[in-house]
Amino acid sequence: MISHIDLDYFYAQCEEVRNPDLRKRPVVVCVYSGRDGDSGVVSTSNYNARRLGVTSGMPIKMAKSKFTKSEIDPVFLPVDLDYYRQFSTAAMEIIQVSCDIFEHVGIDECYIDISRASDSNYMKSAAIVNYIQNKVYSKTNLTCSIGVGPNKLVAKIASNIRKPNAITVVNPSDVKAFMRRCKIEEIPGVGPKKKLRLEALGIRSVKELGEIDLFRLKEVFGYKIGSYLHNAANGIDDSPLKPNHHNKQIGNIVTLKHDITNSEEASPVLMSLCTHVYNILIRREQAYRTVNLILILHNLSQFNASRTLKLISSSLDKLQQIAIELLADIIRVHSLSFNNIRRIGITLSDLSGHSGQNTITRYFAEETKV
DNA sequence: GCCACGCCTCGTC
DNA sequence: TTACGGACGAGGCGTGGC
Repeated sequence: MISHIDLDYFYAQCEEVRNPDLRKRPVVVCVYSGRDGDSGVVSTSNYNARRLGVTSGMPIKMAKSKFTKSEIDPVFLPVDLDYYRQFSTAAMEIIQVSCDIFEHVGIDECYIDISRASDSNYMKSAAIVNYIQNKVYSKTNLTCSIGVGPNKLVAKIASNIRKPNAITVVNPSDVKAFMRRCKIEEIPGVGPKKKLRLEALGIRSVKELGEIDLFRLKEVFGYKIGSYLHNAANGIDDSPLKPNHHNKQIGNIVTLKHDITNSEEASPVLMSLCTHVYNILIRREQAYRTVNLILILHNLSQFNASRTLKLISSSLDKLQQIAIELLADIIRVHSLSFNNIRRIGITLSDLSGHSGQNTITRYFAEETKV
């Protein structure tokens, strides 16, 4: 029996705890790009803001326009990740001691296995998660929404079905009916693009998704996603909880103050991105093997290029050199000019240094041998 | 024909 | 009318070795 715990409207709720006077007002937490005053997007908002149509990912200017005809005085705040992380750590520590297996997913959510604590009794499970919910609130002043189900998929959808500060328990015997009531986009992994592709197949409901020929789904979405979608429509999911989660990537993407117009302007930005991710890499005692460069142009079109090394590396020089080569690759392959580059990002992956893998020390020993 | 790998796109929060 | 971040994970697809 799995439970999914989601801290409600997390960033905005942290801001409400910091300043309780905000609770009555719409609170919109934003990522400001620094381009001009209101360039950027909404990260999270509280329910007062959501009721007026503010959603995550919405441009800040659009969010502000939602209040122009209203008497209500909204609060727009920049994200303060370090502050939110303290709440996340505190809440996760409380949850972790209440269960056997714990999987931390992102800053504001986690899965726990409560089979043993509840003796696999669904009536009992509600009392257990209610206890956790109260304990998190008493220690952090944060509310959370909790779903319980026979697997991660159902638990996650359940935690999202009623919010905030709610508990939704789905008994195994109710899973099929529960899934049939869901919207297709409530299935994790189904975003706007997959929704459109499903609609093109004539699938608009979870019921229709569950009934379509599995081979057709695999043909269109590939083996794994096809199987996943088919199972998900029927509430089937056998993915295990993954404790000891380690980051698999280290990335940094920035929006430039002004669109770049030539390669000379791109170079210092790239160097700075490389240094940033490199510092994190070294702090985590890791090394990289793959470097990915992402370019986003003024019209928001996106281009990627990546390179995987024969050997893992911990060299900043090599990273910077690859970044410059990847930038040149993208420009050449897509026949772009340096005009209109709005955002640039670097991501390191194929990281080593976790337990069971090469440590950076061992890597240095290996590299000197070569 | 299978598999591993490298590259890229799509998804979530 | 328009507006537009950042960090991360998963998996599809093409390719090349066997």
